[in-house]
Amino acid sequence: MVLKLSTMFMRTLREDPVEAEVASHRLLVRAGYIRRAAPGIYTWLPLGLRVLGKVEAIIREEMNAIGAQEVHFPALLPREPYETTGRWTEYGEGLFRLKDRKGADYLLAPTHEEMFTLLVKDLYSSYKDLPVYLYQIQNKYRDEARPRAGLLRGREFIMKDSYSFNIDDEGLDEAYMAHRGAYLRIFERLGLEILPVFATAGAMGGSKSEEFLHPNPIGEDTFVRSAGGYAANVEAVTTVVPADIDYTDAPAFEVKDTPDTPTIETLVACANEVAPRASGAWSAAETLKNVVLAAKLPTGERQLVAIGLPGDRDVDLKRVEANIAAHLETGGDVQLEAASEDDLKKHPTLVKGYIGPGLGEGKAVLGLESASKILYLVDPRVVPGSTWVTGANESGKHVFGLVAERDFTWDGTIECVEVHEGDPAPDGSGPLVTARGIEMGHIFQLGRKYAQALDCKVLDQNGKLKVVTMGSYGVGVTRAVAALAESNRDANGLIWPRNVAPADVHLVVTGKAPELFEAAQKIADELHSAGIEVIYDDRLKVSAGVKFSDAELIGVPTIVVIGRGLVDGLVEVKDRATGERSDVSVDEVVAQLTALVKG
RNA sequence: CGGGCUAUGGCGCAGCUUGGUAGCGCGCCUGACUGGGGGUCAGGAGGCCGUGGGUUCGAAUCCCGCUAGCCCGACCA
Repeated sequence: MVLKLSTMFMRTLREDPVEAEVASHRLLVRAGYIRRAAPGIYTWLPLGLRVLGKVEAIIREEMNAIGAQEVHFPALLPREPYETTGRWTEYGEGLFRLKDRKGADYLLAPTHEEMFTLLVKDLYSSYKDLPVYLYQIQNKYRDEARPRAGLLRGREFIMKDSYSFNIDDEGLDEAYMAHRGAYLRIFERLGLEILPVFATAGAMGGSKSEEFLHPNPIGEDTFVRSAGGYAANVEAVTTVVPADIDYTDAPAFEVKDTPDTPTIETLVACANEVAPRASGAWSAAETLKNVVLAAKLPTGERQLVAIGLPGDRDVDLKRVEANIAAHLETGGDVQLEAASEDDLKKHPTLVKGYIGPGLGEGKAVLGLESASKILYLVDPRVVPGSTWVTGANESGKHVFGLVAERDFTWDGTIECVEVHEGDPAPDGSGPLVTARGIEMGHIFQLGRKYAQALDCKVLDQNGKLKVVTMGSYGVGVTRAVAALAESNRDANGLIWPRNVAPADVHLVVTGKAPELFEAAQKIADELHSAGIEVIYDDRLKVSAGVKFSDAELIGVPTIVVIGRGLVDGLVEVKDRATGERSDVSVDEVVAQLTALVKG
């Protein structure tokens, strides 16, 4: 069907909608693709729906190509499965909850791990049934505290989520790699630049995880990359660990008075006064800062954790949260915050501003060996033999020349400090630079967490029940439309890549002579017969300027103008992206456009 | 959840300081002209000024409460 603008249900806006800050949001509203229905919730107009459909079609094709099968779950789900996995409460306020007339609890699904797991448990019971990959393209609901940027972070959004079910870890690896490949092909076909970055599996408890980021300054994810090709989410960056240092000849430590030095800045200034040295001024990097955090455990308890790090760095709470589970007996999902005054009061050995690991053997104040039994984790830069200026656990005093391992010990190392530009990449591929990205997809190996919780087991070759292992893989579909709009536009409007454009050709007729409209209609019909999708601006009393502006705003890749050249048998073909235009004979235009679109 | 801002025809805004019968641009309708870059002229339709209370002879305007929205931050497979 030829889409006629005279009757298409849409309206372009001359002015920017005031609520839209980011370009993709502004343009999608202005060009008549979407309308806001409520904060973070959008209505799709015919034009938008066409783009959305094309994105979905590409995703379907690539998912089907790796043998995944499409299913469709309800978005409205009962409480029970989410209660079983603990997510009914864990999800907190982010979950849309509602009650039916009997008072039973329901939710609008934020994601569907539970339902997929239960479905496989329901239908399958043997290792012979595996592997199986299932997916759906479906609405998700999350009551975001602050939806933003139009489609980029909505409260209702469309996600393609798939799940793999395997009998063993080798199978899971295979499923993971199959999805990884499919994702790279999907984004390639969408025309979206994508960088797979290492991510933390975090509380999901898997062994491997990657995010597919679309580099863009409005993105909400910070990642780092090196010239040599390393890329990782900041939470997943690993520190380049210096070699251990031989400390057999290191001088003994010395406690010095450093009055009024509760901060690293004041300490460094004071050190240069009370302990000047020939080899140069003291720097913050030589001090050992000890930060006390409070961890809220899954059990509800509050446990103090001390983190030792070079004084020129700050703690990155997200990185600590991502890495701390391994150091806690309880494991699991942990939330961290700075320790309160009350927390510190319970441990009189900790003197705020002058906290140190302790002065030599038997005098530890941090770590499980200490009197206060506070878990003490250090940044990987704190290697055996490294020498530090740090708190002496006494107000107004610091210790100089405290040697790691000789004078103090710790319970473990943890990635905990903010990653700085210029830090070396862990694979030696050069210094890191930070950048922002939009998370377009995320794949991870879930392992057995959900299968275990929901008792999804099959019989193995030996007739024994075995918990299946799972992977989970998501693509943000509505977000992909937003990212495409964000990255394909100019001052005049959108510029869709051909694969996702709402049509192949935007036909504009200028003037008012009936012959012009007849010729345009004929070309539109012929293009349509040739399998080319056409938007035809057949509006009678609309000026040429308005039609040109609308065509550029809507952003179909090829614009054809039928107007004053027709008397010479010519029409104009314009490339939306480059602005290049050429006159083409009326008789050849259909063939030429067919070659352009299909070729 | 903290901070900032806003709420007046479909959209974008002015009016509020200093209270007195609601205005502009765009869009929409009618007609004429125009017809390759958001054109011109004339005529028109459309508003409980977010909501509740207060002050006042009189409130879009002043005072108090509430609600909603936007932006920044916190949070967010």
